[in-house]
Amino acid sequence: MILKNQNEWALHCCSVLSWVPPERYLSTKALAEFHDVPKEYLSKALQALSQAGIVEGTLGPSGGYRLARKPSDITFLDIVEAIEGKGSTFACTEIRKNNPCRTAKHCDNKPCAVARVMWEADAAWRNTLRGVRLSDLAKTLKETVPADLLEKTGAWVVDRT
Amino acid sequence: MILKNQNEWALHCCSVLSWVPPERYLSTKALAEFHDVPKEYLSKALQALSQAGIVEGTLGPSGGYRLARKPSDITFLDIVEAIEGKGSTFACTEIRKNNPCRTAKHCDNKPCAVARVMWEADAAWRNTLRGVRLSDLAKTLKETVPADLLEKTGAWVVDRT
DNA sequence: CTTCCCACGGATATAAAATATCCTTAAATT
DNA sequence: AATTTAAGGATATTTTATATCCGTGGGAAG
Repeated sequence: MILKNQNEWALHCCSVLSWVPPERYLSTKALAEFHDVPKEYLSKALQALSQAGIVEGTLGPSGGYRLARKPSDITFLDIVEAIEGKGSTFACTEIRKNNPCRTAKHCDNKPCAVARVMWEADAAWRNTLRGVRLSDLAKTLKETVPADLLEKTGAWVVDRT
Repeated sequence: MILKNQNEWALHCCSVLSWVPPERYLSTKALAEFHDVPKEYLSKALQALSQAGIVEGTLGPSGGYRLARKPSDITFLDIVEAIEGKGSTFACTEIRKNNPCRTAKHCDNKPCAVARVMWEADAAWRNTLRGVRLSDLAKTLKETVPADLLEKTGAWVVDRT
């Protein structure tokens, strides 16, 4: 099991989009060029983000995407679930029902004990992602990325909006 | 991203194997029949568990598998990692290095901030799985599965060893 | 009003991974 | 000697991920 690479793309794109000035947009083309990923495919990820209400797009020249909410209102989970879906990473097929010793009167009032644990782990994963916001990421970047690179990057983005 | 169905199979198989009396074995055939899953493919999962040292197998008639350790010494994580691997569910492709504003002298002393969060979430997932042992599962089953079914199942297993 | 740039979405192609089956080998039991 | 079984290699099938292509229509600018 490995997450789709679109998760990585989407997360980095949202990070970049935090640089976009209010009322302006950054195009898919610019985002694809910035990350050196195929534009058409990246477009699918951005569409998913758009449908999830995380970013909003507009058409025409000077069109593109921008964040639909403040960075402090967007969590990693929002982004990952937009790409990966909200369903659990563990799919219980109710294998326990195949137990040959079961009879018709053995109904299942409780969910499968194995699945419960797996779902709990899934919830722990999601809780961690829910606990980190885009604004937290920006703060971390400010602390770890060289100031000149950060500044140049911001200028690069603004220049393309 | 969805976990392989072999995880479910492996977990349930280990649960069943806790019924096996000392010095005896339960065959792949019996486990496949019990769960109604394809024997040949289940065999691959059991081989993975064997290689991970969670179960041990022996050949010949009356051969099969048994737990290699006490149920209290086997965690959900042990089993899931035997099937799914120990690698993180998030693969960082260092997309940040494609930032066109970067120059040669911009080295990365810190890991990618996005990846760090994703890895943290992965660790939370694993920690939850590490916190549950096969013995805990047995306890839960004792509390939630009808006593007669539990007993019949135990007898079914012992009968096949 | 015309032209161009863009998001959006459908259709399709390709690559990779998961799922599944088949078969051979060698070890243990009877 | 015959049978049962794990182990593991090879291969086939199905599903998912990755990627590309193209048509539509909205919006900006000349």
